[in-house]
Formats: sequence, structure tokens, C-alpha cells
Amino acid sequence: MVICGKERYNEPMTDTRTRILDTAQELIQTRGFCAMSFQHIAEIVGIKKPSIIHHFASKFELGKAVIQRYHQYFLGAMQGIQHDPNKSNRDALEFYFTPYLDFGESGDKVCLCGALAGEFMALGPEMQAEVREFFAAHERWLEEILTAGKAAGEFRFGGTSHQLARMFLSALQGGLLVKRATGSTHQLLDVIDVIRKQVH
Amino acid sequence: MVICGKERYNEPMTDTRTRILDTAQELIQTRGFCAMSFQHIAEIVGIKKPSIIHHFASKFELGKAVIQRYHQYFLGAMQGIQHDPNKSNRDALEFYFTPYLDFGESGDKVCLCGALAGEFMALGPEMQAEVREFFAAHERWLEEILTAGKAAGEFRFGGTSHQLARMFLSALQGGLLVKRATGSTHQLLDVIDVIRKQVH
DNA sequence: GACTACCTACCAATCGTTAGGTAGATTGCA
DNA sequence: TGCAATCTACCTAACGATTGGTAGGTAGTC
Repeated sequence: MVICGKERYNEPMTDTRTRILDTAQELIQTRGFCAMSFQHIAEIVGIKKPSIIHHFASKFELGKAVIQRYHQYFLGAMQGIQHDPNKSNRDALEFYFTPYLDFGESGDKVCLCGALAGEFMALGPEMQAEVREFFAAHERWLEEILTAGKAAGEFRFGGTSHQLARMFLSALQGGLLVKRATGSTHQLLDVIDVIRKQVH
Repeated sequence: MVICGKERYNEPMTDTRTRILDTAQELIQTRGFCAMSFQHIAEIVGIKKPSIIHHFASKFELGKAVIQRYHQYFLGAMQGIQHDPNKSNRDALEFYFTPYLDFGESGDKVCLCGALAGEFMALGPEMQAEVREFFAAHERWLEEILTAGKAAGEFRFGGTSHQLARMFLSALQGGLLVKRATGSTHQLLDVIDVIRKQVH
């Protein structure tokens, strides 16, 4: 299952709106929101710059739409495995690592909202609210998995699920950022390794 | 001891070059490098925009100088406490938390290099090298503290110092970013709490 | 005839940067 | 010591490029 957009990127039949969203997301994840321009998107998608406005009223609106879609894909997939009776909480935690690993392997991407958090004050109130909501929902999901896993005897850890969820989320977000900056592939793998040990 | 610049910000006698560096650093930490403009810096410092070029040949040069100063302040302070015979490795680790806590308390700052990591691909090769070097030196310091602390019986933990150093660095960088995005003060405090528990 | 999905041709604003000038302090030398 | 030359730290004015965004037109589809 593909989690975070861009799956049909090279198919010319994909509708323009989706290709704009895909390209914008990729540019934000690699270069950041402020460094992403309509001109750059238009060149990649193969349309003219003002045509983007036909699909998204403003750059902030486009940014909002990118986050909303990302939120829906990401959390949708996580909730899917959470409520799958054939999957354990440990399965869910392992599945949770995969998008981070995908970003890390795909070269130079970080989590969309991790990139946006770095330029948070320049985003405008609506995009800020979307980023905030993503992290909150994200953290809630992780906490539920940890709580359920502990109750089921799958996980063993001290402290609260809430604290540990915050730690894991922070560590993975930071791990991706540091990994890209240092170019060290193991940065993220080491973080995940420590997380695994921390719940058993 | 002040670690990260800006200490004499409101004194009019501070030389212009330092005030430009202070303002640029603050703007990068709050809004990001791409969203920071010469115009904005000039207005805050109280000079005209082209005068900045007299002190820094380009925006990338200014960015490089900001990172270099930050690196020197940060790592200098950390190495100071590392080699202080009156301070334990646990003291050093606690001291290491203070700049993160300061950023978190000062409202909406994140670590300079954490912000820059989010827009890494838009920074140009020289700034990228500075960010990379900062994280590498940073991680090395943490690893040394953990190794020395374990050898001295101050810390107890499984796995390698290297892995744990990577985890702590990532978690604190990510913690600051998520904290700003969610507005939750406890985000960073919880991360630090888990780190404390993890070495004892 | 209305709607969708584009286009061309602009717009004002802002970007980093350059050119060239000036006031004042510092320096080199007779 | 006196004076010219140089240097420092700014300034005003403007540069070309790029930014997000607007206006208005067109070809094709429902």
C-alpha cells in the first residue's frame, strides 16, 4: 500500500490537479515551502504557471491541500492497520516505520510536516493549523498503539505511553532531518533500532 | 554562559556586523532561511538593505557565517563543560539540554541547524557543508559524553553510545520542531524526561 | 450555452545584488 | 605636525530576475 502520494507520478494520464499536488509535495519535502515556486511546479508538470491558480487559488491554498492529502493518506493507512484484527500492535509499529524508511531511501526527502515545521512562522495561520493537526493526530495514534501493545503484553516499557509517543515521533522526525543533512544512512536506522529496544 | 548569540541584541553600541548576524540567526530560527530577507534584516538592524552586502558578500555567505558562529558558541560551551574536572558526565548531559530548553521557552525558536535541515537542498553547497559539520561534531560530543559516563558508572544503558547519541540528537531536534508546531510546551520536556530515564 | 482546462500577456511587489557616492576616521610620509 | 591618500561604514538609486497573482481569451466537452 502506498502511503504518501506520488505513486502515479510518471503516468501522463494522471489528472493535472493530482500532478500539481504530487510535485508540490515533493518540492516541499526536498527544498521547503518557501523555496518551492509556481514556476518550478509548472515546469515539472508541463503546464504554464497561471494554470496552477485554476486548480488552487493561492500558494497557501495549495500548501493546505498538500498537507490535507498527506494527513489523510498517512493517518488513513495507520488507522487501517490499527483496526486490522490480523495485525498486532507490534506489526502496527513496524508499519509506522515504513514511510520514514521510504523517505530516507528515496534520497533527500523528509516528512512533509517536518519540513514545514522548520519554517512554521512563515506558513500563515491555515497551513499552521493543518500542520498542528497532523502532528496531534499522529501522536494520538502512536500513543494508542503503545497503550494497547502494553496492555496486550506485546510491549514492555516504563513511563507513560504519552511520553514515549512524543519521544518516538520527535526522534523519527529529527532522525530524517539529521540523516539528510549528514548524508549518513544509518542515522535513521539507528533511531529505529533504539525505538525497537525501548519497547522490549 | 550564553551559548547561542543575541546576548547583546538591544545594546545600540554593538557593532553592526554582530547585529546583522544576531538578526539573521533569529530570523532563520523562527522563519527559515528562504523566508529571511535582507530587507527584513535591514529594518530590524536599522540600516539600509545594500549595507548588508558591505559586511557579507552574499546571502549564502551570511548564512555560512551565522552557522559558523553558532557552531563555535555551541560546541565551545559543550567542550568547556566536557573538560571541566569539576563537572560529571551527567552534569554535561544536563547542560546540553539547556539551549534546547532556552529555544523552547523563548517562544518560537528551533535549533538553527534543525531549521536549516528542513530546507537543506535549497541552501547551496557551502551552507550544506557547515550544517553537516555541525551535526557531525554535535553527535561526536554526545557520543563521547555517553561513553565516558558509562565507563565512569554514571550512566547505565544497552546498545552503543553511537546509536544512543544519534537517538538523543534526533529526538531533541525533532522535539523542538514538533513543540513549535503543536504549541505544546511539554513536547520537549517529555523528550528530555525519556532521555534521562534512558541512561539510568 | 455553459463549463472545464488550459493559454498568453501582463501586473505590482519583492528578491538579491551592483554601482557609485559621501562623511568620517585612520594611516603614511614630508 | 600637516596634509594627502586610503580605508571603513554606510548611503541613494537602480538593476535584472523572479515572485505570487490577475485579466481575458480559446478550444473542447457536456
